Amino acid sequence: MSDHDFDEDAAFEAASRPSLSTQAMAARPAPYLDDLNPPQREAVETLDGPVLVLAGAGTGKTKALITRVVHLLNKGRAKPNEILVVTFTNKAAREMKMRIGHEIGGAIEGMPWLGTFHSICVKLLRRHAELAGLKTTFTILDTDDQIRLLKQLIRAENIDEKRWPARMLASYIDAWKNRAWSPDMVPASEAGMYDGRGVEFYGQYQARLKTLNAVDFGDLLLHVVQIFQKHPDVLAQYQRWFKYILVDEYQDTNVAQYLWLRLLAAGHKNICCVGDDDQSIYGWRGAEVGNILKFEKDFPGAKMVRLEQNYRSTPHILAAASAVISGNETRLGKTLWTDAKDGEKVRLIGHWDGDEEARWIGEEIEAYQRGTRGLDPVPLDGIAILVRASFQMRSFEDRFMSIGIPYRVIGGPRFYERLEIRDAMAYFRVVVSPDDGLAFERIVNTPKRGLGDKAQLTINTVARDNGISMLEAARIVVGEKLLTPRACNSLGKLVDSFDRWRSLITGPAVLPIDDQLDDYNVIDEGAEPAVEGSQNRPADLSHVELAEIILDESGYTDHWKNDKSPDAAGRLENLKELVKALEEFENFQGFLEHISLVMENAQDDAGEKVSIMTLHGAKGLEFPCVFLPGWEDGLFPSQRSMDESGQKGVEEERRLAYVGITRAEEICTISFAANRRIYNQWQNALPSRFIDELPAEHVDILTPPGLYGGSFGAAAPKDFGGLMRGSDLEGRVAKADVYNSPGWKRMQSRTKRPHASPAQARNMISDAETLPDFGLGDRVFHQKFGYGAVIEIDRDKLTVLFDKAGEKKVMASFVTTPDAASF
DNA sequence: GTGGCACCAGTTTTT
DNA sequence: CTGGTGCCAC
Repeated sequence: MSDHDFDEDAAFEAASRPSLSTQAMAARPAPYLDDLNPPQREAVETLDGPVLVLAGAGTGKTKALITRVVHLLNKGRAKPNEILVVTFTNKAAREMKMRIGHEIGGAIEGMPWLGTFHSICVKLLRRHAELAGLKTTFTILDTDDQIRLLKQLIRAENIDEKRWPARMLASYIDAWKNRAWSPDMVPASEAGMYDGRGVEFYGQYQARLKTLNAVDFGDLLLHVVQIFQKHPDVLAQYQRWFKYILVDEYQDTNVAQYLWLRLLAAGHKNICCVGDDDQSIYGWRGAEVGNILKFEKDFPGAKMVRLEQNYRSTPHILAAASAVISGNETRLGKTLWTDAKDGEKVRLIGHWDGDEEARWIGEEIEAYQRGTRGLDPVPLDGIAILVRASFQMRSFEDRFMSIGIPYRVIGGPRFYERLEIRDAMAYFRVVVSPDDGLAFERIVNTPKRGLGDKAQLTINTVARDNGISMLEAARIVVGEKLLTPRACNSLGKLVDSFDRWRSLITGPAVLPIDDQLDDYNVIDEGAEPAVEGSQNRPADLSHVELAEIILDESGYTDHWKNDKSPDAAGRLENLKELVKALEEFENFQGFLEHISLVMENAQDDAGEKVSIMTLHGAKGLEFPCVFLPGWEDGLFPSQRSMDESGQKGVEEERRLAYVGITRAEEICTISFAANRRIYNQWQNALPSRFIDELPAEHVDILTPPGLYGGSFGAAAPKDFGGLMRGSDLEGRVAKADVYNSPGWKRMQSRTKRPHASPAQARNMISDAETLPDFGLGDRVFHQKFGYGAVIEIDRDKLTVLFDKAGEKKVMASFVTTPDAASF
């Protein structure tokens, strides 16, 4: 083992007493340090011992992290494969890899241990699977499989699924795993969960996973932590190996991740965590703000570095964000500052209702785009609308669609989570690994093959009784004629198909071991998992072609072609996309492994568009111009958050507000509406309590004079929201007055002015040449509203009577002629 | 086994 | 008002 050469004492001496070699290393130029401000430099140059970098929003945290890696390499402190860098998202990992590669001139081939917690754990777990009672070929289940599995268990126990839904059980199990509790470790205080049977089911579930040779997301960490705990020798290897550990977004770690880090860092103790307690917004998913708050206790002798110079936002925006977040009790505290010029104050405006709010924001965007207001035109890419909950997006989509503002929704249902994609992948999974029972179950009757509960139960029983896979069981069921002739015939065909498809697979039948593992093999050469049976076949048929064959022959594409629902065309489109995505991979295995961990959306980056996303989705992003609509109590802060988590909930919501405001570089506009239609019911709401917390001296109230009354805007800086909302009867009267005031009405009529000049309209249709001509009565297809017929044409604006959605005005550029998407 | 109807819930979601 | 689920007749 090569790291045997590594003598810890010698290293320690080298670090504390400048030897000739360290002097020589130190003499190497480090131009990258010149770009850093003093605290950033400290974060980069404090190489030994635990370091916590508290990095406020926009203070160059990623830059510090990257430079630290570069510095470690440049100083010769560690080889690239001895540095562990953990991020939460694939995106962050990718970006970091790219930027490090850029910094060091791409001279070093990647960093094998830079990745997400989960991807690194997969690597570790594949290596040591047997210590967790698994085979190295274990599959990773997604939430869908997880739920289906739990449902089976629940059904077997005759439990009322209405009262005790599988989802609920899943969330308990998830929460326990996040805390690194295996079934035997769940404390008594939690034993009452799920009708007192949660822990019991958790145990059953884990056992079932083991027999399926499968893990869920939570297991990836749980298993690795437990391997480390139970096998000190294994842990010791890694502790020696990872000389430096860097963690991004530390405020988002859960207990399992924290334990994982603490175990690994116990050796060299060179752990550097970067994060911002004020941006911890994933508590509901198990993230523990406590991890970052108690860092100094957990890692004695830790150095804390604060990055407080903000390079993103104007002072007004920063001041507003700081004021809001200062309302939180439990925080380490930072004082953000900036060199930037004043800029515009944070803008605040109240609306009558949600539609009005959407209309107003639409007009604002048009104005910014045109560059009125004496500002340079803001490109649409520089504008974002950040909402608390995704259902708020709809009103903006509707509005933008009808006035023709191109937009893109970020987040939302993810590509690989779509029904048709899951189905298609289930087919691939069975072909690749015939013992993937969950995948088989998923598609055995999709499309309909007349194989319902009865058939599936029979197959299941045979499989379980004989300890064989579902596919093999199906074979026996057919052979023994355990079902009706009809069903047997149908099932037989399916089994034959799978045999045929499987015989068409080219390349190794077993997941090829990631070549990045080679770097790891240095540690322990003994246990190289054998790549068995790589029966290479002539590559006359690519996996991409095979995928098409599978989807065709299985009848799955026809299933959607015959489907009359409006989204069938889109689903076929997605299937095409899936096949295209396959091209990027050498084989099915690589593809399946990839997407089990990388569930992100391919972003349609074509064209300039306004971004619409949730506040959660916006973390880490920045925009010159940000709109923050829907600041109403109950919506934001969300009622549920407050009900479920009380003060803690409000604090997390407040951090969300902080995240939202700090996304803005130049212009930040906060708005609220007095009335909002939710589930088609009108509800009135009071302005968010966070509005009261905005510092008046940094806020412009945009409502026309007269609306709030003269004394209102100028006076009571801390209280303009309070006056509007009113905590007593008088306050409420005042509020009613506000909405009836002449100013309010004036504002309403002002916002109804016509807009969208022809010039703009042209601008909005980027691909005007390719626009098909529509005539009255033409059938059209719209991404969101489905199919419909054109009933009115006004230049580039169409009025369409949609089959499902009813009459809508849409821009011609948003609809297409419905050519049945062929596959 | 399938399709239709009634019922219910309905935030945020890096992996 | 949705969409998703479960139950019950064909």
